[in-house]
Amino acid sequence: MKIRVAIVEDDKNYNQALKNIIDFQHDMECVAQFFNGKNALQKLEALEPDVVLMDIQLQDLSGIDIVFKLTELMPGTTFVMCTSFENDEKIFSALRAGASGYLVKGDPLDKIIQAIQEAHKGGAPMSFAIAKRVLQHFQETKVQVQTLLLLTVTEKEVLELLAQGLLYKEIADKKNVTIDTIKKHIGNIYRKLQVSNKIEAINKFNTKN
Amino acid sequence: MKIRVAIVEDDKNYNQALKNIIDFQHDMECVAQFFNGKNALQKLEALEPDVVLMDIQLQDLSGIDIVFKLTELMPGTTFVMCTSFENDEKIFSALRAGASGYLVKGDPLDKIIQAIQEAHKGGAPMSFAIAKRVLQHFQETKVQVQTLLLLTVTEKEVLELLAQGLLYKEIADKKNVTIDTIKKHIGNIYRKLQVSNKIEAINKFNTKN
DNA sequence: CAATCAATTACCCTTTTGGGTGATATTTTA
DNA sequence: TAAAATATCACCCAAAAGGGTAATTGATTG
Repeated sequence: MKIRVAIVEDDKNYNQALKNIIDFQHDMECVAQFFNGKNALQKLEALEPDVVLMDIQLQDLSGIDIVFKLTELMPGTTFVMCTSFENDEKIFSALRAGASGYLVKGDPLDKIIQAIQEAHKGGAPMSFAIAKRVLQHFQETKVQVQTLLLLTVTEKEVLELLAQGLLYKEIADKKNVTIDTIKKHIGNIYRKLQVSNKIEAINKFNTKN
Repeated sequence: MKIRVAIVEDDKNYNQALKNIIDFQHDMECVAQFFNGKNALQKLEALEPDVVLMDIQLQDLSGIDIVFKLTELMPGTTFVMCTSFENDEKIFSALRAGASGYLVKGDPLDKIIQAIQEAHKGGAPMSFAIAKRVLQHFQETKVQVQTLLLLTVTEKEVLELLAQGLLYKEIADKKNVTIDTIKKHIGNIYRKLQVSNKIEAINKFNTKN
């Protein structure tokens, strides 16, 4: 069985180039070409393609919104964003919306063919440039991690529980100490992190992820 | 100039296999092999390798901790984790610690060679399996994003400010309404999100970022 | 050994938060 | 148009959080 691929891309030339290279492969075929978001949103579901190559910057709709809506309705279909370079927020929004892969248009066409195969196998093809952005997203939290080194083991445990939404009383019970002890720990945590309430402390603690 | 590669891996056979394949390449050489974490931590800095292939599960130290410490001291060196399959928390910890790439030992050796080249060029080589985990991490937040659709625009604004650590009073001032109005909004937010305090609400709100 | 740090408990006090009820004006929607 | 949702304000009350001070014990460290 050939991999059934649909293309959503409003640049006519690029769309056609993608179709040509896909149809040239022995293991995949292009079953639809869309040149705007509205058509794609209406007709993709019935087509049941295996993989959709989706541009983000369409004139009428955002490719991210389309993916967000369709991933609900089409669990058997894999969406790969294939777009010009975007800012980090766009990238992460697309990933959150349910895209399985993210390529940039600068990638050579054979990379895109490989990506379609990988996506269909359940992988997550990403351009190196995109993968790097994603990694940087994680590494930005490193600074915060270091400020946490100031805290003692007990304090970190308390902060962890606090971040889960537990009340002072609940933390005290869980650790079998009095609530005054917990208050003391939390006071010390606030002083060390230079904050004055739960939320600020947790914001320094979390960021992650 | 050849790419200077160091290996930190306590499986002697795998370590040697890596050295062999690296030395076989015309554009890279293996300048050091370490079989435990302690030695690596002491001697890597002076060696100034371009790329370090780092196992996570060493007997004596965690590869993650080593990377965390050395990325500070060695800004010119790129760290690529190369390890057996780990749980998500390990993967993200490694990325946060400053690793630029993450491979699994199951990858064919020529993938690892490619990864060294990519890492040295400033890219972020990741096994497809790892890239997929990273994507899933983003997609897990999709459900939470949807629960936020229950909230009105005003409520989302209030929740946003709440998440930044502002007090009721400060939010009221910023939006030029009374504190009672803010209390009302927050009560409605808690009811809709089925939570009973700030932290729980913010935890539902934050995961989307 | 003395000093420091960590963990623990206690008590005092104020501010903040959260829950309940009710009311009014505006906007949206069925 | 009538009903529902939204945004606004008010008052009451109890629980939770946060800041200050003080003291004891044990571990660590210079």
